[in-house]
Amino acid sequence: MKIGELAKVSGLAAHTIRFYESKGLLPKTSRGPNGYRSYDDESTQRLARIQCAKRLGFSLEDILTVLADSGPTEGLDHEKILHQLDVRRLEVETLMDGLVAQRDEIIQFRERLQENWQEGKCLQVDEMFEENLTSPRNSISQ
Amino acid sequence: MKIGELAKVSGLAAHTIRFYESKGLLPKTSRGPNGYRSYDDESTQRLARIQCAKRLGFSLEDILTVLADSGPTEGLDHEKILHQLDVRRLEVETLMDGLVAQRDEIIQFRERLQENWQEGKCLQVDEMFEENLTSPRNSISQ
DNA sequence: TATAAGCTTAAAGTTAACTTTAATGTCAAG
DNA sequence: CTTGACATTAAAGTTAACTTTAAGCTTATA
Repeated sequence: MKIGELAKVSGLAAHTIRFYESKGLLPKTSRGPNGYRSYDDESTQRLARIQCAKRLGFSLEDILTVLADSGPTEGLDHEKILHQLDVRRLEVETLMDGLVAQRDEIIQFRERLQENWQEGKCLQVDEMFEENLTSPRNSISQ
Repeated sequence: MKIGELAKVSGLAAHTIRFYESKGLLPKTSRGPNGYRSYDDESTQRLARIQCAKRLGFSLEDILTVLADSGPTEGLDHEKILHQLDVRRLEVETLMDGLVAQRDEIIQFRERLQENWQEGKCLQVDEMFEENLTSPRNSISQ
């Protein structure tokens, strides 16, 4: 299997696969006589594992660590994976809390803005802006 | 007021204030005879407005746009702000949905993993990894 | 007066996860 | 045999919101 085919079956771009290799997420494969990389089912599975972990929100570095810990003989360390899942779950919940708080602020701000506006107190807006000054924020991500 | 003092009252670093100026978020202030920037209450307010908008999750670019739309005479465009708030709220809710889905997947994955593990079917883990292959993810942010 | 704190600038560095570019080599189809 | 698709590499570019660095003035304090 050449890189283009692996790209197709995995849904990733060929250069992404090379990038993963460069990061150590995929082992260096054997090469054909022309220097082309050649892959087998194990590569497909390893990629699938990476994609699954990404779906769960792990960073490439996290994935690298977990995969590195799994030697070829021992298989994956279940305890460690369970722990990583717990850590990641907490992270996700923290992010959720932040977003909930942010949404509430947006809603309240919008309400107050509209009230002020309807009453014609247009200049209050600036003051409103300044009323809101405490905790941190969350930002966007794809 | 020199930049250091504005930094103190706003809670931002001096270089961040210079950075905001370079991005057009703050107007170029007047300078003292030594070339030092000098600020007044209006600067403080403008910074406060920026910080409030950041709290609501707006990017610096968003903020720049809204602030740019508010001429010195006209004040802020309320309709536009209301619209931005609605857009941002939708964004936040989309992010929340993504995180909820991700958390559910983590929980389910963890459960299945533990079940398999307790039954001693250790090799199933790799297959489990591959079962999970569909939609996108959300990522971390401060 | 010496020293430390604060100010100035422009430019480069940071992080993540790629993507793009450039320059070149190989293979399959018509 | 030529054209187009696919492969190779290293290095630079992307995005956001800063931060760091370097090199050099100015001001306040002891």
